[in-house]
Amino acid sequence: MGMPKKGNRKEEILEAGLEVFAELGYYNTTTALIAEKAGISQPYVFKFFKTKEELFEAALDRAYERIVQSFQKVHTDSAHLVDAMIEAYEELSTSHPNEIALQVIGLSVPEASIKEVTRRGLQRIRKDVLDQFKSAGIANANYEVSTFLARGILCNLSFFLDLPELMK
Amino acid sequence: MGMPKKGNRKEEILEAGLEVFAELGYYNTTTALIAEKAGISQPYVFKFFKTKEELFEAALDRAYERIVQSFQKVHTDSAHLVDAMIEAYEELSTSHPNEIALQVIGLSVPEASIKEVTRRGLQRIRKDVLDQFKSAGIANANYEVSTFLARGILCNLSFFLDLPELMK
DNA sequence: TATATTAGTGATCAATCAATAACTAATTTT
DNA sequence: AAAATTAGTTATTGATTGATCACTAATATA
Repeated sequence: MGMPKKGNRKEEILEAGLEVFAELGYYNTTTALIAEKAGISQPYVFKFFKTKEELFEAALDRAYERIVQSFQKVHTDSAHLVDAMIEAYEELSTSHPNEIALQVIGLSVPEASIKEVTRRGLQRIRKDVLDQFKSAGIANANYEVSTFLARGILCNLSFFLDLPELMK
Repeated sequence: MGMPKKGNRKEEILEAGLEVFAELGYYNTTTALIAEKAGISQPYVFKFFKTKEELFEAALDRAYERIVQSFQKVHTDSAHLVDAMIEAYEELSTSHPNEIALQVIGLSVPEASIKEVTRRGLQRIRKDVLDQFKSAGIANANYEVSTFLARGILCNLSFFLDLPELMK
């Protein structure tokens, strides 16, 4: 026994968790399913993540980290900033759809520490985007950021709920 | 035994469910907790709702029904329509906060038939508000409705996540 | 007053699942 | 090549919980 040690186990489990959580939600996802997708036994998951909750938090954190990075990479003049941001977001939703779905899933998980990860993620996005809007000299930056966030979230939802007419 | 029959049991259970679901989310809510809040035994719940899921759907449906009704009652000229709608929504979130919370909860429950209730609810809100915007002669009605919905949902979330700065 | 119906409960079960414990095999180190 | 460490597994369990079943008490009806 003892299959040859493959690449980074923790990373593989995180990625498998991300996929399954994004598809089935937090509560319908079992650690057995994650383990199966990662090609390991169920208990081995707990060698890398103390609890299922901790694993979910790590995955959700990655999803927020990625979107923050994407937005930070955008540099353009005030006339095209919003459009460029939207484009960055659209790229993300095709390159990493699971992470977008996970953010939606995370929005309404009532577990306190998961809520906290969502809170921090949204706060960070807001702050970063606001800074960019301001330094580009966009008027009413606060209001525009809220609208930008709001439309982004509605877009996620319309994707998650399979309800495209929400965003016409 | 057999306590005196109180008012409408089904209604009481629905209301109790609404409260507990709104507070704890779909999965963390047990039928025992709902029964306790309704002042009956746990199995009796199933005399009125075949499954926990069916009870949740009924509660969620009520929440969407109420918001649709609220918006339909708004009548004013195009210059004040959006503001009046926002006001109607704000009234609702103080008079029926549980129903607002339940809508957020419902957004990311992956169970197919619950998702369907959310879909229908959002579609109905969108259609109704769009009709009102159009007949008031608001320009870019489609776009304005999306923005209106988006900001409404963001507002729900900022309330649910206890993250007021999201809506500054 | 017998009978049927309605309202409700206690006991229990079958399934699910996160997490632990105890173990084995492979690899690395000395 | 022994010892120690790392990688991984199998077996199991303890708790939870939706749902069913069999029953009792109250009320209405004839």
